[in-house]
Amino acid sequence: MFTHEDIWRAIDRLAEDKGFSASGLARQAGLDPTAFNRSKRTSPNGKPRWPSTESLAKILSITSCTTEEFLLIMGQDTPLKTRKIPMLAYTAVRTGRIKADNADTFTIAINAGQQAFALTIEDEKLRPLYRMGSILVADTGAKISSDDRVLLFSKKDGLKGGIMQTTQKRTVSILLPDQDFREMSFPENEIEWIARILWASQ
Amino acid sequence: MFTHEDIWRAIDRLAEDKGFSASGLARQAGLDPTAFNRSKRTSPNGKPRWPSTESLAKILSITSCTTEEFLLIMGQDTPLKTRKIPMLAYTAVRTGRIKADNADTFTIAINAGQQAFALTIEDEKLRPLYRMGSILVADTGAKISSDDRVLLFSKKDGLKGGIMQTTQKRTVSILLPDQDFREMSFPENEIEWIARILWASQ
DNA sequence: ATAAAAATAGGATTAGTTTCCTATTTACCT
DNA sequence: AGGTAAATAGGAAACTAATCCTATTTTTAT
Repeated sequence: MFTHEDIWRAIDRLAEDKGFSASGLARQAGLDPTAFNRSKRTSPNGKPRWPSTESLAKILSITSCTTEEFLLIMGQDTPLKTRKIPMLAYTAVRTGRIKADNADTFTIAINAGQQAFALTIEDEKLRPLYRMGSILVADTGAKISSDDRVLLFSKKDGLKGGIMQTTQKRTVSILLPDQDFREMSFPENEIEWIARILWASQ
Repeated sequence: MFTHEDIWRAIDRLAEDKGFSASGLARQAGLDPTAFNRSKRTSPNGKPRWPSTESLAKILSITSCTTEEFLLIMGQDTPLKTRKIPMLAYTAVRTGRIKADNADTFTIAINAGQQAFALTIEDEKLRPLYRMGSILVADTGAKISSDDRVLLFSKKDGLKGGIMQTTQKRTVSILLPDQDFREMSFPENEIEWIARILWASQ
């Protein structure tokens, strides 16, 4: 929850961040320039004045500040870490398509890069690591090391998933879970994309 | 930024989550029971009514709802809750201890029961399903079906993890990942606890 | 250094939210 | 089915935030 001071602090910080005084911020938002005067934050009888939600909405709107950012400015201890990533159709991913246009979203609470996506497995090709129905969170922008679990799309072989092996000069090798973890190599120039799997539902 | 509707929606959801009507929530917060009446959310001339920040602070306080949670409720059609669960020491879990006293916490954004906990794997006994360093989110209160991934503690055999098989009358059988997924059975009366693995980091 | 603009303090007025009150409807319990 | 409690609608009164206005102080630009 928040206090009266929290809100006023956030207003002051937002104004400062945007290069305004509190007075200037109010003016920008179409409010009276005296609206956020320090002198008016407590009434003559000592009771705190709470700025209205409508006024807050107005300043957030004109500064293009999200509510989340406003909370962060407000001084909350734990920054909000949830995020929406695209939930891609498995049928698309299986044929190599990982563009997120018009995708559903999936909310995560982990650190993931801008190229993170989620998908729901619809076959048993990744068993025993992942079963049908499992949700994977993967990121094509993530750094990949040996022993990481990855999805990759090869022009020649299609979608593959498994455990990364040490990469040779121009090939990528992974252990395939559905083939007793035997190693398979892919020439680099056949690989359209490779994504590290960050989390998996069970 | 937020809209008038967003706020009212959040108030309604918060009330519902806590088992109150909007009227009941207002009453709990020391406000008038009519404060959040639907009939009063738009004025007779059609202008939206914005609930005051003071009223909001009161309901957040009485419900112990964080601003973060309120934001989540506000911004989404389906409420998503982050939650902290105990992060247990692997050394404790390995010897069967899953009491959460004084444990560190781990924030999740998934549905999990009250008995959910997290742990970080510190050996290779669950390979290839899970490797050292992976975080597992598991729940001793979760319903378990065949093919689910589980952790169990047997008095005789200690901590085991693997894939649930069809349960026989008084035994529990799982496939052990570190033994080529061979099946191992445990008499029920030897099992102290069994937790379904919900999510795993990779 | 000077003038103009912006910011700030403070009082009065206006507008909007909350509270109080009453009546009706709905939900719950026996 | 009936009675009670809770929820909801709606109007009036009370309270409080926003706006308007004026004066003073501070900042900015030349």
